[in-house]
Amino acid sequence: MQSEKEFLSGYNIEDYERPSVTTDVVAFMIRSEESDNYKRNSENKLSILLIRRGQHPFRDCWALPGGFLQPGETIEACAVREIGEETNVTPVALMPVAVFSEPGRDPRGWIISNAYACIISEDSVRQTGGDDASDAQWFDVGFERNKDGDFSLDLCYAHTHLHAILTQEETRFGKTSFAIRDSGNLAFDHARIIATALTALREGVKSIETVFDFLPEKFTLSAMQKVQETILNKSILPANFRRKIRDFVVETDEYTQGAGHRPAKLYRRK
Amino acid sequence: MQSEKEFLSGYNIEDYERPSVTTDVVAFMIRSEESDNYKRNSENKLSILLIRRGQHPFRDCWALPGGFLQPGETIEACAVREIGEETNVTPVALMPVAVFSEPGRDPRGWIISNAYACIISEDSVRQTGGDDASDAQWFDVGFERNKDGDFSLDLCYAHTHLHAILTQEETRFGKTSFAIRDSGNLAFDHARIIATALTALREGVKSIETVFDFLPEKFTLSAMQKVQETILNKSILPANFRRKIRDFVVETDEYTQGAGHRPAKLYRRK
DNA sequence: CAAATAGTGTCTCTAAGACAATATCAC
DNA sequence: GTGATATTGTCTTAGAGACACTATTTG
Repeated sequence: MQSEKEFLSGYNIEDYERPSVTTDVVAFMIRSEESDNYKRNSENKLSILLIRRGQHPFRDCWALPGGFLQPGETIEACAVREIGEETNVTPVALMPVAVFSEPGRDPRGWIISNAYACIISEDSVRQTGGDDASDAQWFDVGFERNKDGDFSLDLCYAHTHLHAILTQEETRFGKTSFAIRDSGNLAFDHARIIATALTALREGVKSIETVFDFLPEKFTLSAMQKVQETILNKSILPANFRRKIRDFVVETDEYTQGAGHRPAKLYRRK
Repeated sequence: MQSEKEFLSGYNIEDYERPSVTTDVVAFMIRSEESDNYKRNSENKLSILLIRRGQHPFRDCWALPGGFLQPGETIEACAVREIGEETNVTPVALMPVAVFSEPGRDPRGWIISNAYACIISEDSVRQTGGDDASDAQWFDVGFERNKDGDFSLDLCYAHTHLHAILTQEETRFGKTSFAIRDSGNLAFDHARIIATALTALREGVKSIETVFDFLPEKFTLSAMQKVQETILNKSILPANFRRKIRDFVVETDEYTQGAGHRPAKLYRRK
C-alpha cells in the first residue's frame, strides 16, 4: 500500500487546468467637505477608489484596484497588498463581498475574482498625500433605486462622471446580487462588484462596529451619526441615534471648539 | 499604439503562477427520526454529508464533498456539480461561506477552497435512495460552546463519532471565523469550514426564507417550527413562532392524519 | 379518559421612530 | 440676539418573549 509520502511525491498538481485568481477591492472612504458657511459643519461624501487603466483590455476605462494572487499569501493579504500599492495605506477593515467567476468576465482568459470591500480612514489618506497626477482617484458614490426598479450607480471625480445601471437579481442569506445593464465605462464587471459591495456595506453599517471603522479615535456623536447617514443615504433623528449607540461609546472630557455654534463633546469607542 | 486585439494576442496567461481552485460544500439536511411512542411526532436531526477519503492525503479521514473548478463553469456550478456527483440531488439553496486560502492548508500544494453551504431536502435524498455501501454518509451534527469558551463540533453516523474542537476567532460583518484546536479526524481544514458554515446557517435561518428550503411543499407549522429549533438548537414558544411566520404562509384545506393526537393543518409558502 | 400535539389570547418588556424642548457657542 | 449645532425627555408603536388556556385526535 502506498504511503502518504509516496502519494504526494507522485502527485503532480500541474495535471489539472487552473484559473488565474485575482482580488478586486472596493475601498470606501468618507470624505468631509468644508462648507462655505462658517457656522455649518462639514458635509460628508462616501467615495471609492478607482484606477484608470493604462493598458488593454478596457484601456482608459476606470477599474477597481486589484491584482493577481501570489504564491504564499492569503486572498485577504492580497487584497490588503493591492490597496497598499495604490494608496500606501493599510485598510481598517476588510469585508468579503463575493466571488465572481462567470466564464468570459475577463477577455484575457479564465480569471476569477475575489471581491472585497475595505474601509480606509480619511486621516490616513491625508497623511500619505493625494498624488493628483496619479491614475488612482477617489470618486464620490451615489447609488439609488430609480423609478423603473433598476439601480443607478453614479461615480464622480472632478469633471469625470461615470453612470452605470444595474438590475437587482436576488437577495439570499443577506447578500444581494446585481446584473449589469449598462457598465457606464467601468472596466470588466466592476460595476456589478461595486453595487454588490455597496449593498453589503449598507447592510454592515447597521451594526455599530462598522461605523467606528470610518471614524478617528475621538469623534463627536454628530460625526458618528453622519457616517451612518452618509452610507445609508438616509437621515436619522439625533435622539434615536444617541439612544442606539449609547452603550458602545464612552465620553472623554474634551470638546470641539471654534465652530460657529455649541461645542460638542468628544467620544471614544468603548 | 497597440490595439486591444493586438494586446490580447500577445498576452500569455501562463506567465503568472496560478493556484488550483476547489469548492468544498457543507450539505445540510434535516433527518426526521421516528420515535417509539406512537403518539409522539418524529424527532429532527441536522445532518451533513461527509465522504471517507480513499486516497492520500488524509486517507481514511472524513472530508467534505468538493473538487476542482473546471474551465467554463462558475464556482457555484462547481459546487452544485460536486454535490450532484455524491448524492444525485440538486440542492435547494446555495450559500457562500468563505474562501480558505492559507498557504499550507493542503499538502498537495497551492490550493484554495471556496466553501459553500447548501440545503438538501430529505424527500429528494429518500427518492434517490441511500447507498449504504457508499463512502458518502450523512452525519448528525452537534455544535455548541463548552464551558471554557471553545466550541465542540460533534459528528455522528452509526458507530462513527468525530469530535473536533474549535476556537472562535472573530465576528465581523455577520461572519464568524474559527481556528482548529483539534481537527477530530476530519481532513484538511474541514472542521473549520463546517463550523463556519454552521454558524452562517444559524444566522441565515433567522430569516424565514431559509426555513422553507428545508421543508416539503406542504407542511405543518409544527414541522416548520421544528426546523428552526433544530438548526438553532433552541426551543421557541409556539404562539410566538406562529405570530412571526403568519405573513409568510398560506393555509391549505388539508390536514395531517393518523397521529395519536389532534391533526394539524397543512400550510404552503406564500 | 389519558397523552400528546394543535392552536389562540394577552400581558410585559424592549427597541425604534417621531416630536418637542432646551442648551451653548461664534459672530 | 441670530443662526447654527448639541443634547435630552417622552409619547407612541411594533415586535419578541413568557404564560395561560382551549381544542382535537387515537388508543
